[in-house]
Amino acid sequence: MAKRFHPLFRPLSAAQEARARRPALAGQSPAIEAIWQVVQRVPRGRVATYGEVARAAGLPGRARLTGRALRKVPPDMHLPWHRILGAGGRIVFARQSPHHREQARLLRSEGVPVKDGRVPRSAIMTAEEL
DNA sequence: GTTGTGACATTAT
DNA sequence: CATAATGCCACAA
Repeated sequence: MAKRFHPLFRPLSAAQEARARRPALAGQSPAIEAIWQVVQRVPRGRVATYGEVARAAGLPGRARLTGRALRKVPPDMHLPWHRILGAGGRIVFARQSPHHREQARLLRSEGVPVKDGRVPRSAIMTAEEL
């Protein structure tokens, strides 16, 4: 017996189906998921830069995508977003912003000194270590 | 389709 | 130290 469809029915593309079937917590794209995985393995007491995270995820030159990926992290995912900094170990958020203060607070709570919105180079991980 | 923007980086000046 | 130019590309308007 052939299936019957409503006149307004339109089949979903493969991508749409995959997205619909997957729980909301899963990544929206392979690239985003790869980035999340890298971020997840930055240990307490250390940090990584947007660029290095991208590189370690197999996405050289895509630092901005790391930013996008972090912006999309569901709060209940418990990803150490605060361990990701701008080039040279600089907190990217504006000095007075709540985000900036929160990130600095979290880092210090893990033993990473933050002075003048920056962390020591010794705390920064390279793509190799990731 | 085009344009502007952005949790960025690198290189040059 | 600072600023600008350029590359990058997802996303929204």
